[in-house]
Amino acid sequence: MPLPGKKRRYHHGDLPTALIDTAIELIDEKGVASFSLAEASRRLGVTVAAPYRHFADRDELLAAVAARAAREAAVAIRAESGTEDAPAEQLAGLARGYVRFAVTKRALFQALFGAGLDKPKYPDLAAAAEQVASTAFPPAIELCGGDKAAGADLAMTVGAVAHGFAMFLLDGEFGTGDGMVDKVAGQASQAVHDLIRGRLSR
Amino acid sequence: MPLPGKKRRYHHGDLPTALIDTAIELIDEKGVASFSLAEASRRLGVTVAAPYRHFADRDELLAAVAARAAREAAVAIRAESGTEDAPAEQLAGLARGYVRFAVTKRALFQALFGAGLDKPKYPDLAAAAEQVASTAFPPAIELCGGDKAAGADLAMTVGAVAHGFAMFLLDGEFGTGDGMVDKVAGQASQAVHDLIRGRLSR
DNA sequence: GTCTATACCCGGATAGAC
DNA sequence: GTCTATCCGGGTATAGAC
Repeated sequence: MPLPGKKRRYHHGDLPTALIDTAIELIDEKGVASFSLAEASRRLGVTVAAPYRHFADRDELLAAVAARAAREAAVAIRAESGTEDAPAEQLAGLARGYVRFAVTKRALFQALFGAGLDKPKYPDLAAAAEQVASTAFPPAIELCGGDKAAGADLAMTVGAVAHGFAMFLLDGEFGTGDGMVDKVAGQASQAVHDLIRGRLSR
Repeated sequence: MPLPGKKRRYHHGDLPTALIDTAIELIDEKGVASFSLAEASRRLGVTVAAPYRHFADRDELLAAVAARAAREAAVAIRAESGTEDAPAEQLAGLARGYVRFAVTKRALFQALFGAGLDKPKYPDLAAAAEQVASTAFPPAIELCGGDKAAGADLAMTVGAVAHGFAMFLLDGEFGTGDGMVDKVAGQASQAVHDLIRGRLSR
């Protein structure tokens, strides 16, 4: 019976999940680039051969991490955009949630965009990523008066804006103050508002 | 006397520059992550020890590549935004130029943003990056009626928008069609226009 | 300024025992 | 499902000769 508050290590119960958890820890500590199966194995107290029973190779484990990332991102984003009623507010909330997710779940975000994965190769990942994208489409299409092509264009634009702010923030381009995350998340949300207002008045 | 059209290899003339050129080739071929001094040395026909006379380590060479990237980016962006007269057009041109640069000079762009460099550690790089940023400020401040804080905010927003489109495009999120580059560059430029119009009508 | 040689460390991945 | 053992390849970085 594991003590509460004591981080539980691998108990020969579920190595795949333990590997994913450990991968996230390691990515948090040293970045995706230097993540290795060997180090994850060491930290879990299993040998380097063990992971290969569950994942074909390093990339397949990273893809599993990325898939979890996409699922969590979808949840986090919906939590910030789903409470809104107006479609413009939903898209602005999406951008805010996206930026916050990138920073608070740095490792997951890195697995999603910094691992150099060939996404089409991993169906689970592709499907999970689709869920994120699909959050943006309905409100975007609504704002475009039902025009699906224009809505898709707007949705991608909002995604790009959110992504740009998130990347700049992670990269330190905004500096590293304490309230910086909220400030930039607000900036992203404001940018989406401006963008929509400007677009509708074209 | 090197034949015209025949790519010149290293002639014991300028190893530092030759290393930078070769690094760019290699990054183009396999990405920054897998770039190594060893392979660059091999390709140039020098031993692995030679580069260490000129660069302290791998990161210092990558920083030199990144610094060149920033200088070239500043030139490329000015070429697309400097011909315009209206500040809004200048910022839209900047976004278009940024996206085009990211794709046409993929390796340089990767050195700038994908190498995980501690930018403050490399003064040349920081200075060159500053030049890029400084392109956006004057028109942004002008659009904000001289308000420097608001101008800085707008400039960063435009940069983030351009960056987001560029990253999504490189990542394949827009698909990989032939006219995709121009299409997305146009989308980025349009987004900046919309953003500015919306912002001014707040 | 470059080479030879080398020490060192690390990761990926597999075969075969248990 | 995990371990032991091992092979293989690769990169970083240095010392010392030329």
